[in-house]
Amino acid sequence: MALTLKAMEYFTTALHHGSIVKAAAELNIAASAVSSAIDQVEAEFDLTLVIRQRARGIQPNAAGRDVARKCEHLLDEYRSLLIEGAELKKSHKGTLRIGYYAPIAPAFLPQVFEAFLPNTSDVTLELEECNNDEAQDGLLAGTYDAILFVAEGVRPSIEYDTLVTAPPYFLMPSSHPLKDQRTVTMAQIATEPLIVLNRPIAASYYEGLFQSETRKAPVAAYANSTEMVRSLVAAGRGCAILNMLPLTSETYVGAPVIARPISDSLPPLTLALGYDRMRPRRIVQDFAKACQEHFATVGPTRCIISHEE
Amino acid sequence: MALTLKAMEYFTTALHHGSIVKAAAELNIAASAVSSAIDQVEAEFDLTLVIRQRARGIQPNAAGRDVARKCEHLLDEYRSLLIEGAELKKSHKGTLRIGYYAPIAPAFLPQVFEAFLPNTSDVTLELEECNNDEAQDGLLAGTYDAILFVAEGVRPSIEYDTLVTAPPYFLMPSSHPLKDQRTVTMAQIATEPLIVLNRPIAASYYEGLFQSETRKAPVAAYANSTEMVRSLVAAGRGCAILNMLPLTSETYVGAPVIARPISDSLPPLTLALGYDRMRPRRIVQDFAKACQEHFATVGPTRCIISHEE
DNA sequence: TGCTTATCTCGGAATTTGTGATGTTATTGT
DNA sequence: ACAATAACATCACAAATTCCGAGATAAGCA
Repeated sequence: MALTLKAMEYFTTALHHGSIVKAAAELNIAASAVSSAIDQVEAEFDLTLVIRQRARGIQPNAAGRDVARKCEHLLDEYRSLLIEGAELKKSHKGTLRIGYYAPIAPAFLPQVFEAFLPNTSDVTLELEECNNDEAQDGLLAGTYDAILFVAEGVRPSIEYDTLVTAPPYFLMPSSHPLKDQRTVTMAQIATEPLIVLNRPIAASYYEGLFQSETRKAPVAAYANSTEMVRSLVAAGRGCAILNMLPLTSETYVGAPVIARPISDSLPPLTLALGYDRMRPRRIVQDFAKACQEHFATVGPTRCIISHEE
Repeated sequence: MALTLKAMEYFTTALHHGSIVKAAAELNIAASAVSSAIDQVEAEFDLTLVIRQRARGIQPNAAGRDVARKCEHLLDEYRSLLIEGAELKKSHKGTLRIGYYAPIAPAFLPQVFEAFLPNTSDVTLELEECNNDEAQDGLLAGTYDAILFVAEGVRPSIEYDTLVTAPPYFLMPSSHPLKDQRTVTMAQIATEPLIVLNRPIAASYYEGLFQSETRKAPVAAYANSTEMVRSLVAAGRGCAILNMLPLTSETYVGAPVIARPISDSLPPLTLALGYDRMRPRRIVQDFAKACQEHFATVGPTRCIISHEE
């Protein structure tokens, strides 16, 4: 590796100018550095490449021209490598790989994309639904560029922005007696049969909500998908506590559900966006910004239900 | 130029091994050097390229793999540049450019080439007849790889091997009265009308040969090509003094000439081979060797005439 | 002959690269 | 749960390299 790119650059610009001094001026270095770069190239190949004529500058011989051509080619490749690398960071092209543990992500992600991706763009999205741990592992392993996940239970090494804190709300069938109240209490909920969203963090979180209550709601069903929970509720199998809300009250089963805030003061779940905050690719940066803006404006009033509103 | 080839090499071998330690072992450097090389590459693009997991080694993310691929490509190009450069020096391919001030070069150069070039080879010969100064200028300017020239009057900066020292000989028509002598003397020559080879060094050299004689040969003609001199001699216009001898006594005019050594002790002309002796291309080196061997063996007995033989 | 324009040389300064020791973190086996 | 092990991270220092600047040298030019 004695022959460095720097030496090649000095060498080629010197040949280009036919003068060590001029090359040095253009490169903003001392002439002796250029001279020694030429020496280095010649030493590398153990060939005389340049005829140095005092007071007349330098001139390549045939082999020198040949080597210079090859070096310039390599330098071109190098420059385009740098440019491609910069593109990788700066451009809006490429693949954006997102892992999410956010059951209602379909309710907002399309709108986020709309905000920062042109209608026709060179971006390929890779969306992967997973659980909180998989998401964090994937981010740390470089599988995902960004993850949407629940900040409760975040690993120390993950960098993230908080998008929204979502307090729990109560979900009931449209025929439920509590449907006419503006808010419900945990005490009221505790008497209802409950459909529990049985996913990593959620299950213990919902469990914890009852810890200050004298009685706990009986569990009518466990289901590990949000839509199954909603549909079971709509079908009258029980009620549920969830945190984030799709934009429709209709469910897969055909019947609607009704959501009401809970008046008790309860810990919310935090939806967070994890990504490389120190040096993100441009597209990741833009995605993060779009997420933040989405939840700073339209988001909160649509996907969460708060009793303080 | 912050991103050096070395950094790229360390980076790519680290990714290849999935381990900084193993890469360091292979590269025979400290692990910290590899680690910092990775840092350099990441800093250059301001991107996270590698996930470093303690106790488990390293793993590239998508961008890292991308960059690594590009870097490996550049390294490949670099390696082939080095190889091509080495070929330039070592291989028998390419163009061999020879300038010569040696009027009878056609008498021996073909045999020299036979000795070191395979019947079918990738070598292109560029042979250029010129005078002594042009030859030396061309060598210094890199126009020629090697020159055959007369060492008398050599520039100080030219490196050369002496191929043969050629004493002057006497050339006469086949009908000449002196043809039956084994040798002739300068005193005898001084009475003959002379055909003088009128070329840069030769003219003054032949002039000088008479300086110790009481009388000088009358000049019947000046001619600036050897074959014209020989043909004039064959046609009976006079005699000549030359130094090197073709392998035929026939001349273009159709008649033969007869050569005889001169018994006086006279300064010879030195045929020399000038080239880059410090770091020649392989093919130039080989050519030089072939020239030396040619004149060390078959050459002296064929192209020169000595009265000492 | 003297002036100008170049390259060459060389010592020392600045920068970069590499080392080795030490610390931190994660995995693995008991 | 704990110890042993395997990696990577960091840091101060050493080594090597690069670069500068000043003088020396050589060639062209008037």
